Parts: sequence; C-alpha cells; structure tokens
Amino acid sequence: MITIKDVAKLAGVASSTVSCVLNSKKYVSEHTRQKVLAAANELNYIKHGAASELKRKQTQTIGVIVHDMSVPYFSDLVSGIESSAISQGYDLIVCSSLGGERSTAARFIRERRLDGVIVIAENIEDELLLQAAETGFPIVVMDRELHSKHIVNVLMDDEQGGYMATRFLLDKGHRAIAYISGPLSSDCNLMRYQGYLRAMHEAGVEENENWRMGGQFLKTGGYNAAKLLMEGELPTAVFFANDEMAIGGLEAFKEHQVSIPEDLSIIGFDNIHLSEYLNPPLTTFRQPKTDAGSLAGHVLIQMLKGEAVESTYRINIQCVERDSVSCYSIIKS
Amino acid sequence: MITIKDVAKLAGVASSTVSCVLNSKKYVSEHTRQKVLAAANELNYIKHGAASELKRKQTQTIGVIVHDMSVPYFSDLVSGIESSAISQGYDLIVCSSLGGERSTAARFIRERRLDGVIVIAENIEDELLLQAAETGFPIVVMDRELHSKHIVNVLMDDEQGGYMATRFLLDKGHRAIAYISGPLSSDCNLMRYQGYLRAMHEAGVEENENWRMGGQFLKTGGYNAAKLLMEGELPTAVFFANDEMAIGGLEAFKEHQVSIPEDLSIIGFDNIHLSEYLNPPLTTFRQPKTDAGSLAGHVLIQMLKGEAVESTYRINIQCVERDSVSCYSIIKS
DNA sequence: CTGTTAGCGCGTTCAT
DNA sequence: ATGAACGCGCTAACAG
Repeated sequence: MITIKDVAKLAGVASSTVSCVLNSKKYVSEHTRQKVLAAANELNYIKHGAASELKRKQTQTIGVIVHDMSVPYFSDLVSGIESSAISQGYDLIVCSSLGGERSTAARFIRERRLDGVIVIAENIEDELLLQAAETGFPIVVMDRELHSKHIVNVLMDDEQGGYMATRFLLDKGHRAIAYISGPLSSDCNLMRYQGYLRAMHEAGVEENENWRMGGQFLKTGGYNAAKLLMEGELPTAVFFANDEMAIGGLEAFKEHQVSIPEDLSIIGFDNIHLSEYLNPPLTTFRQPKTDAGSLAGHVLIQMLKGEAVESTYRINIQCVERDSVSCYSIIKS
Repeated sequence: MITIKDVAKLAGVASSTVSCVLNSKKYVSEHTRQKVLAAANELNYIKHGAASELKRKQTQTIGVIVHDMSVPYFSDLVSGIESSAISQGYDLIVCSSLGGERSTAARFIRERRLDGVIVIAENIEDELLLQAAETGFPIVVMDRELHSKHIVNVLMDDEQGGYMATRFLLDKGHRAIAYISGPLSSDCNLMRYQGYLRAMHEAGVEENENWRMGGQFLKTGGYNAAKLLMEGELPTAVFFANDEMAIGGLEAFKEHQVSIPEDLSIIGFDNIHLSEYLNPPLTTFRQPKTDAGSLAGHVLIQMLKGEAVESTYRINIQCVERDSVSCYSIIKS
C-alpha cells in the first residue's frame, strides 16, 4: 500500500509537506506543490481513510438511518438529502436500524463513524438518539419529535395536511365527511386526525361518531373500514388516513356498486406512486419529500458547522387534485 | 472520550487485556474477563471505529453501490443482501455512485472504508472496479458482466427469462408473437430478445419483422409501439420488454377497443408493483430480487473469507401468471 | 515564509 | 496477562 511517506520520498520532501499539499493547507510553494502532486499521481496514492479519521476525529460523512432499506418510501427523501450533502462536500451513506441496538446504524452512531445522522426509523430508540446527542453528536429526526440540544426535527406537518384535506372536502360542499383512521399508535395518523377535527370544528360541522373507524395503514385496513361504513348510512366523502387504505376502500366501494366520485368522494394521503393509476385517479395529499430531505441535509450540515438552527422545522403538505372528489351540490342535482 | 486505557485502569489490568476480552481472543481468566466487562460497562466504553480499522485493516462493513438511491428498484435486492450480511456479522451500508469518480461510492472503495462491495450501478466505470479488484478488493457485480480475479457476477438470466416468457405464449397456442423491444443499449433487453428468438426458433416460428419495434423502457415507449402495431395486422400475443412498456401498451390497446386478453394476449417483464393492479392484472416475469441479493451478499462474504466461488451466477426468472394472456384456441373459437 | 521533525491518536498484536 | 511497538496520516512547534 502506498502511504504518504512513499509520496514524500519520491517528491523529495517531508511527509508533512505532502499532507499540507493534499489538504491545501498552509503556504507551500507552487513548485513543491506540483512535485508532490505529480508524485502522488504517479504512485497512485490514496489516503487511508481510517488513519485520517483517527487523527481528525471526523469522517466527512453523514448517515441516513432508515428502519429497513427495503421501503421505497425513503427514495425521494434520500435523494433530497444527497443533494445537500454532495453540494457541501460530505459523503452520504444509508444504513439500516434493523436489529435495534446492534444494528449497523446504532454501531455507526456509537463508534463515531459518522459526523452526524438523519433518522427516519421508528424502530430506533429515543434513548439511543438522546444519548448520542448528549455527547454533542448532531442528529436530525424526521419521524418523530425529540427535544435535545443537538437534535433538530424536520417534520411533515400532518396536522396542517389533515386540516387542508378536510377543508378541501368542505370547500366542495361536503359536510358528511368520515375520517378513516390509521393505527392509533401512529403520530402521523393522530396529527392528520387533529387537523381533520380542527377543520370540521371551524366549519361548525360535527364529527359523526358512527363513522369513526380505522385499521392498519394497509389496503385491508381501508377495505374493512369501507365495508363497515357501508353497513350504515354513508357519508358523502371519505378521508382515508393514507393512500393504501384508500385503495382498499376503493375496492370495497366498487364491489358494492358505489361509484366514485359520483356517489361518494374519497381522498387519500401520501400520493404514493400507485394513486395516479387508480380508477378514478385518487385525489390525495403529497408530502414534498425531496424538499424535506434536502432541508434536513442542509440543517444537519449547518449543525456540523456550528451554525445556529431552529429546533423544529415543519414542511407543508400539498394537494394533488385528481378525480376522486366531486362537488356535493353536483351529486345532489 | 472513554478509551480502552480508561477501562484498563478501572479494571486494574493492561489495555491489551481489555482488547482481548472485548474481541474474545486468547485465554483470559473468567475472573478478569468479568472485571473488564464490568469496567467497560460502567464507563460506557465504546471502541473507536477508526482506530480499530487502522490496525486491523478491515472494517467488517460491506457496501452496496447504487447509481442513485432514489430508485426503488433496489429495495428488494438490498434487503436480500442485508439478510446475508447481518447473519455473518457484517455491517451493511448503501452508497451512491452519483458523481462518478468523486462519488461517495468511489471514495469508499478507494479509501478502503469497506471490505467489499456489491455493485448495482451502471454509471460506475468498469475501470474503477477493475482497478480496485486488481488490488484484491472483492466485488460482486449485479448489473453487468465483468471478469477479473476478484470480481464475481450475480446476474438475472434475462435470456432464460425471455425464452421462458416466449415459451409461455407458445405453449398457450400463440404463434404470432411480437417482441416489443426496450432500448438497444440495454443488455437486459438484448438478452430477453435473444431468449425470445431462441424460443421462436425452437418452435419453428418465424419472427414477423413488421412487428419489430420498440422504444425506451417507459410507458410512452410501449404506448407508441402499440399504436404502431395497430396500424398493421395484429399479432395474437405481445411480449413487452418490461412492465412499464406493457402498461403503456395496455392503454393504447384499450383506446382502440382491443380487449385484453380476449382479442390479444400481452405479457410484461419485471413484475413491478403496479402490474398486479392493472386491468386486467398483468402476466409477467419476476426477477427474484431478494434471492439474488442474498446470494450476492453470501458470495461476497465467501470471498472475504477466502473461500472459493464461481465467477458468474445466474438467477432464474420466474413466471407470475395473471390474467392478461389467454389460449389462442379459445380466441379463435 | 517554507519545509522539517517529533509525536499524537487508539486499538491490536506479539514477544515476553 | 503485560508492555511496547505498530499502523498511517495529521498537526504543532520548530528550524532553515
């Protein structure tokens, strides 16, 4: 293996000089600079990462922690983060927190193989993050709200999203609006529901408790809820806590000859890839993930540089209007 | 920061002893072992990754190189790799080759911050990989075929897949089968086409050159090809080079009142998520990605351990039968 | 102002 | 079970 010393020898200078050149430090005469560069090039010198890290105590690398790399959800998020990282000269790696305490993610954080991390992984313990942050390790959390000196939250504003979605239906004349809930353990779901309630309240509309139902964030959850819904009096619009559930619901309604959007309007949440291909194409609400990712990356790098940052950033959710909602007045006529 | 020496002091032993205990090396008496463990625990000792790597010259980490993390295609592949890696005590990280020579991936390979890599990234140069392999760095390549002592190929057998797909149609009585090609620059596409030709040839059926058309691996590519196809005499079955194209084709056929599968059978390739939700659900051919990933991980670890491996592994493609194909005899009757 | 020398950082390993 | 040497790049203090 070629070391800095080999380069120094070939260039006829001291190894420290080589280091200075390679890191563009201090004043080194152009002449020796060229000599060093030429020698490094000739020998095909590559610095040894570990040795450099050992001394510098930083890796120029930031990590994205995901709870399971096989979830495509992260794609956009990660590409946003990547753009920030690259533009600032940081390397970016993704690691999974599968395995909890002994996961790659946990190890990399503990062993300081990263300068900072962005977390999108429910299955990593608050405790672990708080502990790391305690020691000054910068963390951006995107899937929960956590407060500590070195932790910043970048969150989708699900409450605002839920509010917006509900307002969207209200504005179309709907009053009988059901919210089909996701799992109660999910913060996203809760916030969306809060937003729903706020909009309903603001419009002076009561929530019909008979329509209060839900399930997992899955197709079957939506399917079952829709079936249940059809056993009683139908609302005129249904707000599904996410698109997957809306897909299930759509299926159930179809089976019972309830036409969408003629007989019933439905909206989803998330704007998953599929939603655009449904019949009818689903009106839904989009989380601007790339933007969120790039913000998260940007904020982390600010922390790394010791710049001041807010403790929480909230990203606005956006409406993606398609064809699964109609105006209530039109239905009636 | 707590170092091994702090632990040694507290436990009243030498730092080397601590190292032995922590790495379960050599014979250390149970008594001191416990003392050391207790001390390490009390101080909350965590080894410094870089220092350890510096000495050991290995990182216990393998990397997956993807050309752009925002492509969901990799999800299953990665989760297969992950399962292999974890089971063998390796950490796994994903890094992107976006940026070519100066990408994170390229740097990590060069700086030996990984023990080995699995590559699924067309945009990384053969040269870079060959160079790294030259120095004994183990690489598994999944998106091309590359020959070098330390490179192993794990590939989807697209030729066999194309053959199988065509045979599937032939077995249903079809003789007039069009292959709608993807881009000619794509190896996958070429291999699928080769398989198609082999099956046709074997069955003694001539390829109708009027049906020889194609486009990008995209919806529009399939759409346009289908339109073109309908200008002449239709085949009884169409084999689209991938699902995206099949989706576009389906749309075009629908627009022209060609019913699938009554008037025309179609198949796709890839089994993307969407294909199951189409109308009719698309018969397609699945690349067992998780299996491929786990094989790739397994092979890489074998290389790391110095065990013997083949130079190329080919993964069989599997049929996913849905409702977009009918028997030719039934159509005629 | 340019280049050098010496020693640091931390875990691992080998000879004792 | 131990102490010292080692790995390699970086930096502070120093000399030319």
